[in-house]
Amino acid sequence: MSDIARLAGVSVGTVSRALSGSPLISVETRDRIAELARSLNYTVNVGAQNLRLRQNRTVAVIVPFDATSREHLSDPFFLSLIGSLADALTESGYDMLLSRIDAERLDLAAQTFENGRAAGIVLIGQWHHHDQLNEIAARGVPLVVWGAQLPRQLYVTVGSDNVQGGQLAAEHLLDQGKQHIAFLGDPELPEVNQRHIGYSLAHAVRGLVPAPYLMRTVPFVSDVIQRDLESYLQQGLPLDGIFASSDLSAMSAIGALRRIGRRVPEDIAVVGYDDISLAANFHPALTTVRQPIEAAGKALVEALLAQLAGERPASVLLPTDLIRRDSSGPPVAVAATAGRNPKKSAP
Amino acid sequence: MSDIARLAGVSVGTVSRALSGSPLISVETRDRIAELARSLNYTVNVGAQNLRLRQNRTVAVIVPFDATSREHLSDPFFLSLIGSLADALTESGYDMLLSRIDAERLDLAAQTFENGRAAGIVLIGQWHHHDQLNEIAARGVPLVVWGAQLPRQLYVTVGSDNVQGGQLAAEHLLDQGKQHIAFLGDPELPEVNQRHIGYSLAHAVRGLVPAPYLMRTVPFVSDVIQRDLESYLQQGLPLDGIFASSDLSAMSAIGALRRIGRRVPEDIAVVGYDDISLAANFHPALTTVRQPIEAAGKALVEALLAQLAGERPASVLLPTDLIRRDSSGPPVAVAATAGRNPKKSAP
DNA sequence: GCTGGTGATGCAATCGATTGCCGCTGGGGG
DNA sequence: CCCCCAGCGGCAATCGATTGCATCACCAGC
Repeated sequence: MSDIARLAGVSVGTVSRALSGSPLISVETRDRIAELARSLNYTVNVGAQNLRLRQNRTVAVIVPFDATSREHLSDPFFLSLIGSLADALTESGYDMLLSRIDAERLDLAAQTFENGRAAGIVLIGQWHHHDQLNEIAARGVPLVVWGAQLPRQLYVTVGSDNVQGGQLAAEHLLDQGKQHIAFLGDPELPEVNQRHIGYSLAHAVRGLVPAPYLMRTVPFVSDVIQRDLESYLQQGLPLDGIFASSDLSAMSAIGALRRIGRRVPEDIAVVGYDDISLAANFHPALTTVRQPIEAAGKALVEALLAQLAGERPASVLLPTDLIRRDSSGPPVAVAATAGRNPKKSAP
Repeated sequence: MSDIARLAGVSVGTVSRALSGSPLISVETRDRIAELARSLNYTVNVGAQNLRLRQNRTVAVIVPFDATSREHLSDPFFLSLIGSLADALTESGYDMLLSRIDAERLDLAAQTFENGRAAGIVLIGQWHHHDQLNEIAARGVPLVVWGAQLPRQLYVTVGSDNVQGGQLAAEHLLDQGKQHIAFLGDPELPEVNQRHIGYSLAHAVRGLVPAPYLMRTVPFVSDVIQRDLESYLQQGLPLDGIFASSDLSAMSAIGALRRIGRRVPEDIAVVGYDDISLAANFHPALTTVRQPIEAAGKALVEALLAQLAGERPASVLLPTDLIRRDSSGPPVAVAATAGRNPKKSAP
């Protein structure tokens, strides 16, 4: 900046004012300085600016990872969510600082705020770190978490309505006449747990109680799911439907079923969760519960910006939709009348 | 920091030295200050530190987007690459600033460097902005681009060996006895173009020249691919193999073929490119050319850090592997002897 | 008792930008 | 012709941290 000042024959103060469009500076001077800055490829040093103005246009997006499994950032749903966040933040004029943090050291997340790198934090994946998150929020760190609402929660969450989603999925399978619907997922995770509650609710509404063995506590990892399914079927337990708590799990399950020689959806109907972009191109095209990713990114950003503005926004529950495709069998109405009516029309 | 200084009864200078572990400060003072800092949840302000030290531990990762199509960050391959980059950067102690930039204003990418936000830039997706990238590199901005090596290139690229990859894919299809192998992709993009060169090379080695109509210039977008395939087949043009320049395209193509009633791989063998994580779970499991994502992130970071250290690293060409699965038909040896030998063993 | 040495700490300039306050300049009115 | 005021632009403090150099206390040795 002092270079420009020298070249323009003014002081740095004047250059600063000129570049920020202050009306105190005459138009000609302003234009001359702007032109000079352009030709020198000059832009103000954001770090120094932040320091002086005590502001910050950066948001830290943090993705915890499990140090033991050293699992990498790979679930398409989370990756899409990051993409959506990047879009929403760009739109609001914020930059996005993406960090991965050991899930056991989640308190470190607050550091990106405390050391002035970011104005606030978006945390992707609540896992089972409720208490640590509460503690961070209690410290006054602007924080929004993608996940489920829990009792006594001090931080703001944005998430899909997991109970509704789970209920939609299970209802759909029950509507298809399925009676032995397995639930795939780890209920230790709050979101998965709520999906399971929805699943149980759908059963309860019809006066049903799913058999305990239908609850398959498995992580999102592909080969564990496949082994679990194999052993389930080897035990001769009944199965005609699966509600998987993520599309990735659903696809793994379908792969395993196919290998064992079970047909999807004829023998076993499968419903996933997320509606990742590949669900539609999968074979059979995956019936799934859509989480509105686009809206998710926007809602996360909105909730964070509200906090930065000093408000105390409420947690957000985004509506889910059941996307019917092929993996759960033909539409009910057609199935019921298929024998009499040869015309099969798409829903 | 001055708070700590006051509480500890020393000057800020001493606190600074103590926290950075300077041997000039006695151990007791150092411990006392460290303890105080911990209890106050204090961490040094990175912005101020960067300003003073004229350094920076942040790398900007930039994903250009096409303003006309307003396409969002969705290709699983790029998203995985970002994940891999995040891991590699974390490992090297760098933070990652993720930005999306209008592809037409790629010169803005340099700003994240010039305004001091980032020490260097990783650009994901070369598209057809060769000249703009050259200009940025010429300005002295530390820059690494994921993409193909081009003539007269001033910037450093890291990419998979697209010619080799294309050749592997086409050779494999030719080995399967396929004779009408369509190429799906937009050769305007350097990487796709090189894959096409490899494809042509594989034909040339056998004295073949692919018919012009086999070149299907389509973007990565799903429905364009589907329409193109439909019209291709409606014209009665011959087709028994497809080499798609991305897994996403391959999956779209397979979806379209299935809808038209063509079987994969029996009627038409398909090979993709990328080996995204879902390729293995797809049905039929996708034969594809693997780009080593993990190595890619590491190589990008390594090349950038080398530049930051003042070196002038060479561009990197990562080896590709053909991953044989089901979408391209049975392994050759088995296919050739299948009639005589009933034992089918996995390769 | 005075000086030199040594280890520990303080002082103040510095990084790049912003901004309140003050001084300069020129034009119009008395 | 002089004075006053408005409009411009410069000076310098400030944000939070780092670091060369100065300073200080204390001790040993002469």
